[in-house]
Amino acid sequence: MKKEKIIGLDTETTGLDYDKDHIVGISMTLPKADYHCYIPVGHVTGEKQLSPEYVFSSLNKYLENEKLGKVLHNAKFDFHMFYKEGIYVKGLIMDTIIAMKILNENELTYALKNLATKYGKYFGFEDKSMTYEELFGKGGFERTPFDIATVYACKDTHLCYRFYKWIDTQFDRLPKIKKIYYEIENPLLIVSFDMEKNGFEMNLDFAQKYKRNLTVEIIQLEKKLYKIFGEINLNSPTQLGKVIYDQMKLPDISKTRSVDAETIKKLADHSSDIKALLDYRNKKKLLGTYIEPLPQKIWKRDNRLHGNFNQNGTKTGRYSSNDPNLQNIPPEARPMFVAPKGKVIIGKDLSQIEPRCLAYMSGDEHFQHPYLHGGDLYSSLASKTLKLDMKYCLDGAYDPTHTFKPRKRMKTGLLAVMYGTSIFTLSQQLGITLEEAKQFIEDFLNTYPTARDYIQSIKDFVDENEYVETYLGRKRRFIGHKKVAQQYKAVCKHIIDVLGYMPTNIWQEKKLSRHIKNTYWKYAKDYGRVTRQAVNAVIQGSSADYIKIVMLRVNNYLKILGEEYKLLGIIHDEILMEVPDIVAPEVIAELDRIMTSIEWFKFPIKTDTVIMYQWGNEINVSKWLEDRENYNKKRSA
DNA sequence: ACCACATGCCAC
DNA sequence: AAACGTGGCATGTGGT
Ligand SMILES: Nc1nc2c(ncn2[C@H]2C[C@H](O)[C@@H](COP(=O)(O)OP(=O)(O)OP(=O)(O)O)O2)c(=O)[nH]1
Ligand SMILES: [Mn+2]
Repeated sequence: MKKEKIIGLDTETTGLDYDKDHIVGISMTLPKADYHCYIPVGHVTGEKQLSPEYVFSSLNKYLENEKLGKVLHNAKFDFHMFYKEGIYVKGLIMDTIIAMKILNENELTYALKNLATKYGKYFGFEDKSMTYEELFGKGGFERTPFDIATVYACKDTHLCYRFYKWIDTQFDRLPKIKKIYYEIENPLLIVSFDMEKNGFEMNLDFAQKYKRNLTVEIIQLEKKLYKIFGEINLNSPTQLGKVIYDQMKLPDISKTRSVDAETIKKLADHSSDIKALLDYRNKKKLLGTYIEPLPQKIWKRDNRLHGNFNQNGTKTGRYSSNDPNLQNIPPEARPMFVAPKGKVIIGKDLSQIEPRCLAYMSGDEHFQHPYLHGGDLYSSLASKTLKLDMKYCLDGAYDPTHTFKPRKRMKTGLLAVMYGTSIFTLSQQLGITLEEAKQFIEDFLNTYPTARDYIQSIKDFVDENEYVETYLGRKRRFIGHKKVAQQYKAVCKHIIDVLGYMPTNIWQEKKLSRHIKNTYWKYAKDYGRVTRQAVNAVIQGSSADYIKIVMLRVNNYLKILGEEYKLLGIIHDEILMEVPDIVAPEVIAELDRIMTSIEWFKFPIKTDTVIMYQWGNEINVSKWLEDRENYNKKRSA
């Protein structure tokens, strides 16, 4: 081991649960020695094995040695399993899953064996033998005899190492991708691991009481709804559809017998029956998806809730989160998440990040104007378009009738327009007429002509190249799009040849045959979708580039401050941290500096910073700093 | 027990 | 006729 620079590393475990399962064996590939070994520590085959204590304490100095490089396939998993044995693995050189996702985000599977079968011919891997899983199924590795276990475990690390070497050579043709991998994604894996291992403290008392209340309310609503809709399964759209469309004979405005909230709201506008059904759905969702299941996921080991943060969970470069998803907790469920005694949660959210990003990347001076002057485009557009006084359009404010939040509504509207929405969707979303929606889109494109041209240039690029790039060169590929674009443009040209112009509404043109209309729609559908995805990928992906750099720097900074400063989560453009409630104002200022000064983003960035004893209960950071003793005292009471 | 798919809905 | 984007989870339905 002392002679090796980089080793292949893998663990075999009793299962996939970080809390319940544990390591039963460790495999390593030592390339210089051409030595591949498997060290069983928890097999139950009766064969003689070293004690886990001995093995882990002996390996500790190698695994925690930054200088000894490690290559793994799905490193975060093994890091969790080692961590529960007291080992914090250092020296990650490559996670071959993450690297592959950067190289090609469109693989059907990222299982090592499958990738090796597909790309193995390029690096001399032609093993056609079955994997352990294929032969014996998932799990049960602890019951496998040493000789068989050794063969399969060692094959994996050896393959992973050779795959790493191949990927590294591929990187040399792709300098931007290489930089993204080694300067962002690879170090970021440690940040993801840190977040996952940190987890959240939960207020079980709150959860229990909330659960009791919701359960009672749901039972009462069920009783009421059974009288209205009959003794059907209220959760079944099919059964509900039969009642609404066949028995009650309400008009099928969706044309698909949809019973979703938006449709049935229109069906019976102020009907208390519909209100009761929606109320039921709301509470059922809240209870069934958040309040009830989340507390059950708390680890026995540390009494905290841990979810996965998947750093390449999306095709655009954003994170995703699962098991449980910590990126879609609704306001009502947030107070379950709390800061421990003596600590606070800091939330820092980037302001208007994607419009800002589009303004910057397009170079549109008019679009840039509000951001150069500290303005809020969502608020000002809300005020103008919805004809409301500014005080109703500030962040968090309600409209005069107290039924919606104008800024939030306009946020969705503006983003939808940026990403190519139709006047139909926009008028629905904003609650304005089709004419007003049409005007809004035209105003956007005419007020920001350089942004309009930039959006068009992204579409032209993807039509030609079948991929787009973020600011830092992260790619999203659209295989097969060039052909679709050509066919789409050919149909458009044909229509222009027939009519002499391109109609805004194809379907109303009497001169066009049914066949042409259908052909048009076949290609227009794909073409429109891909070009919208392409524009979105550039902006959403560049925002992801930005926040990922922020995360690297914030996590480094928090580590310097000490164990009590933890990164808890990333919600796309918002970072959640847990820090002592005596945190220095200078630290808060430094966090802001880090988050707003990424060198390549040569444009103003603004953040919204809040202090919380329970998530969702937000205290303005300046107010908190002025009066923190009182806040802290009140909290502990 | 599991799977695949559709529907609906939560977040950014 | 119907075209903002990126995700994950619960539930029903039909199937093994
Ligand atoms: N295409 C699209 N993107 C969305 C939508 N909602 C959120 N996003 C993306 C774009 C946002 O800039 C980004 C961050 O979400 P936020 O809720 O933090 O909004 P934003 O930062 O724009 O405004 P803010 O000043 O934080 O209120 O996520 C949406 O409905 N459609
Ligand atoms: Mn934001």
